[in-house]
Amino acid sequence: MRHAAPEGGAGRPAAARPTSRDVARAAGVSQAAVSLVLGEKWRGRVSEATADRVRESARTLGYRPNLAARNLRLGRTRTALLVVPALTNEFFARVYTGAAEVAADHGFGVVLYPSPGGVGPARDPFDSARALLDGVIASSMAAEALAAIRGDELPLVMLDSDPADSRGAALVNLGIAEGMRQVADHLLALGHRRFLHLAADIDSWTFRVRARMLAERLAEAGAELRTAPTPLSVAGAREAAGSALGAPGPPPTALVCDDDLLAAGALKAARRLGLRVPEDLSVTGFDDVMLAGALDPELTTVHLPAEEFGRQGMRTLLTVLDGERPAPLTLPARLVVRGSTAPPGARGD
Amino acid sequence: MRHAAPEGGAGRPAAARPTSRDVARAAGVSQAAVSLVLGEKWRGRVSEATADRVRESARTLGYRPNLAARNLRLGRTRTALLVVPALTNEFFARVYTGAAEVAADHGFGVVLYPSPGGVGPARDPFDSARALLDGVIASSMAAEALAAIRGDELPLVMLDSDPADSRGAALVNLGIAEGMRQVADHLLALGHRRFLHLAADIDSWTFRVRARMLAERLAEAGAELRTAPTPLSVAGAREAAGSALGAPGPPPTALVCDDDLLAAGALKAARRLGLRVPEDLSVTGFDDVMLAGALDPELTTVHLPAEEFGRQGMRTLLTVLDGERPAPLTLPARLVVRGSTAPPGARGD
DNA sequence: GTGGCGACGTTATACGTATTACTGATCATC
DNA sequence: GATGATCAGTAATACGTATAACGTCGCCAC
Repeated sequence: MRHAAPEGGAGRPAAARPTSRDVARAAGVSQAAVSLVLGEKWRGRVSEATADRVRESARTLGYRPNLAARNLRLGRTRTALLVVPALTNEFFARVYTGAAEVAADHGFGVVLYPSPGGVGPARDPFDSARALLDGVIASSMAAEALAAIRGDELPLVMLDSDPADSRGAALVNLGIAEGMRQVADHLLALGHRRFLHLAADIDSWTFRVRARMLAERLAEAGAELRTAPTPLSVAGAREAAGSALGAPGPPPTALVCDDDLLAAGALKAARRLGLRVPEDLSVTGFDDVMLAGALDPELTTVHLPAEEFGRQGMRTLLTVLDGERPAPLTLPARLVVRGSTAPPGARGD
Repeated sequence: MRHAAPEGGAGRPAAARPTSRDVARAAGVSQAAVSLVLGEKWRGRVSEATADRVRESARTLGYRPNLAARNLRLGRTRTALLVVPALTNEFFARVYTGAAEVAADHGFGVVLYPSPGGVGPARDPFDSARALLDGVIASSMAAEALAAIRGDELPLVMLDSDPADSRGAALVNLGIAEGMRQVADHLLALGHRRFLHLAADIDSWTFRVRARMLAERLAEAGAELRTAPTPLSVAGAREAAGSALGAPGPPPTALVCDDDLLAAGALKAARRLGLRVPEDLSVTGFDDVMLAGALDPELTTVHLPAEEFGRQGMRTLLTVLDGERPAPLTLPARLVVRGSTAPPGARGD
């Protein structure tokens, strides 16, 4: 038996959010009718006139459907999770922006993980958020979260990841290998023979691909390659580049960096050593973030279509949610030649 | 009357998410008991032994509460909205990171607005998200959204905003004025007398404060000040700085920029004009983002505690949600002197 | 023995929505 | 004028949770 009805009409709170029932009352119809009309499911079930009355009432009352109730009823939330290493990395901020744009076009929201920096041992924000997700888009640099996700069998789109790891997940990739090939060919064409690779010390597919392609291409051309691992920061790169450039033996004439940030550090190291860029040393970056254009000289770098990458990731997730199986996709990366590369100059061997 | 029960036990889907009722069944208690135990509300209402049994069942079943149901029941969502102009601006990415960190500590999530770039006329993602928010943190540079928010009477924390505009909203500010004062004093102490202000052409409180404080301080010191408005981008700043520096009359010896991005553009413009920084021209930035340390010379700039700003914003919102009225707060900004400023040199008057 | 009181739970809701099954009409058709 | 068929809508759920209100048992005091 139901609880007794509250005292009729008394004590009604001043301005509580109106519900669909309030709209129904105002329009003189049932709550079901309101739901049908506002849900655009009334083709032959409600008259045009009544539908108009309902819409009118909804508007004047300022009705907003309660999403919690809707989510509960429908069992979906129109919310996707984007897993990225760090939002302070402009590249990922742009991926987010693209994903969120497409999401909004389809009434979806995008929520980020991790919120703080890394998967905390104590609390796991993803853990609690998981309950209200429809799907996940995960970058390869956040492999840690994948196990948990797979356990839940959530629809998953992987970004820039090893196809061998995808285990049935949808895939959107960037032409990283092709980009690095263009870097190598560009520098080789300029006449460089001694290379240094400033390599991010992160164990991630995307960086392994860069290293492999560079090594392969330079080996084919018979050029010399040394590698200096470095943390993914300007300061770390400056230090790593500084000691690598100061090492004994004939100095490299071209410095290939895994990321624009690293190239920025390399530029500083070069200047400290009295090397002019590009006359004495050519430097290349990767990603083509704002920084690449802010430096002097501007960086020759590989442009990655970050926003489009995010957009495509979200589109792919939507496809998966529609029950289709999207074909793997690769967005093109292309070399952008600017001022930080030139033929090996006076100082060259 | 209720619908007939579904055919007993048949057709049970393979691995549907377990509910609190499933846990209850497994532990041999009622659903209410599960809710009490897992909600830590069982002080004197459930025996220790039973509570253990419940927790055990929940664990083995891998139970996760359905957040949609919880949100519906409780009428809150533990979700806050952060309104920022653009996440690709590192400063705001860091504000987000800080806010999300504190939020996670309290079981809150943070969702961003705008998802795409700006408030679209057709669709308004905020509009739909509004229904499931507990509160809002809004930066001053996103004033457009405020009207909508105030209409809903959502708890609101304003970041870096004019106290006169706050109309009862809680406030967290940065010591922008103090930061700019330090810039002016630093350059005056170095001996500069002719200033150029590269000013963001955005009508926002934070930039008005900068302009006012700089003008005030320089006027007090009897120094000369010109202002060049510029779009908030490296390229825009390079152009604006280029023409301002090339203008007739005695050239400025100090260039004060509203943002590190603008300073980056200024550095490029200066180099193009053959001006050495800092010998011929001192340049200052604002924000102290990664870029400031990546440039050469490194920027003298005003450090803003971005993450702490976000953290404090979230803490303040939590306070408001607790029904308290937090005192307005101002986080300190401080000048960081690096390599882009020096006494006016050979070229000085 | 009965009234009372902790301790330990359970029963019965309500939250606001979307949707399925139903109900009266009205209308055309034979 | 009975028979469907179509239209226009309504009644009654269920989604999964949190919690207020209600037992029930054992035990003690009087």
